[in-house]
Amino acid sequence: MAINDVECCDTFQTHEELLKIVRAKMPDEDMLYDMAELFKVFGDSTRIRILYILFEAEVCVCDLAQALNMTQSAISHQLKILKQSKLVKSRREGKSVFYSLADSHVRTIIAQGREHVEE
Amino acid sequence: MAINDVECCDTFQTHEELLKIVRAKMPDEDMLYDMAELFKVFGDSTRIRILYILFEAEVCVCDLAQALNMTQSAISHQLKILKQSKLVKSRREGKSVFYSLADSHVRTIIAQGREHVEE
DNA sequence: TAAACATATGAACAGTTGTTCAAATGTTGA
DNA sequence: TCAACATTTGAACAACTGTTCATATGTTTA
Repeated sequence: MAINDVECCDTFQTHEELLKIVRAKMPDEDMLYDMAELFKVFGDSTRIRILYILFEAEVCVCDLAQALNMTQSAISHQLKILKQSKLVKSRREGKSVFYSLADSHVRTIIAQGREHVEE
Repeated sequence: MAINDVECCDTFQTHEELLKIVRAKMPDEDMLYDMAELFKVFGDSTRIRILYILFEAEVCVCDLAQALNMTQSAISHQLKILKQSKLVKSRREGKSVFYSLADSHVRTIIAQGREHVEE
């Protein structure tokens, strides 16, 4: 009996195989951490709102603040998080900074999440 | 000038159009909240690990605890969250409870998240 | 029924998160 | 250079989250 076949709920004949598969297919710790960090970014309705606006247009910070009826500071903090995750990019034009989507995965992830919730 | 065209960063000629689009396409508050709640569930590496195991097989709680080297209680708490979000389903067989994926969106969302992080 | 096993649950704790407020930075035009 | 505007940043605070520990619930078998 292999080391990892510790007795557990009387199904331990499958443990060795399971553990083998898990070790082979499980992403490494850094990847798992990065994925969790990414999904945390989607886990806030303010940020989802921002993304929905950016689905339609490239907009400046004060436009976002106004459209979402929130302070410019709160929006700016959230944009920083979205930018750090490389979900949005920014471009300065004079006094204003315009934000837009940086990535096509955003739409897919949001769409799948919405589909799941709608069921 | 429409009520919502408040002056803002000298681009207010586009505000009316933007606000119109946003009102039309933005999901309602409940939907946004539910979507954020769903993504929060993906925003924890323990839960992502659990999902990766369930990609491969239907497993019982103690198998998960063993494969992830965590306490049975911690796993059970996380399974409850995954079940509440309808990402996993469970089936009792004697003393054991077996968990499996409940939904095909899970794979897509995880895959897209991983792709984004890998870039 | 009692003992052993598998799982679920509630309280508690440290750690994290989103907003607000005040202040700093960066940009333009007078 | 100065004033006005747009944005960013840091500290602070309440609210939330994941794990642990102790205990409860559910199931099987002796």
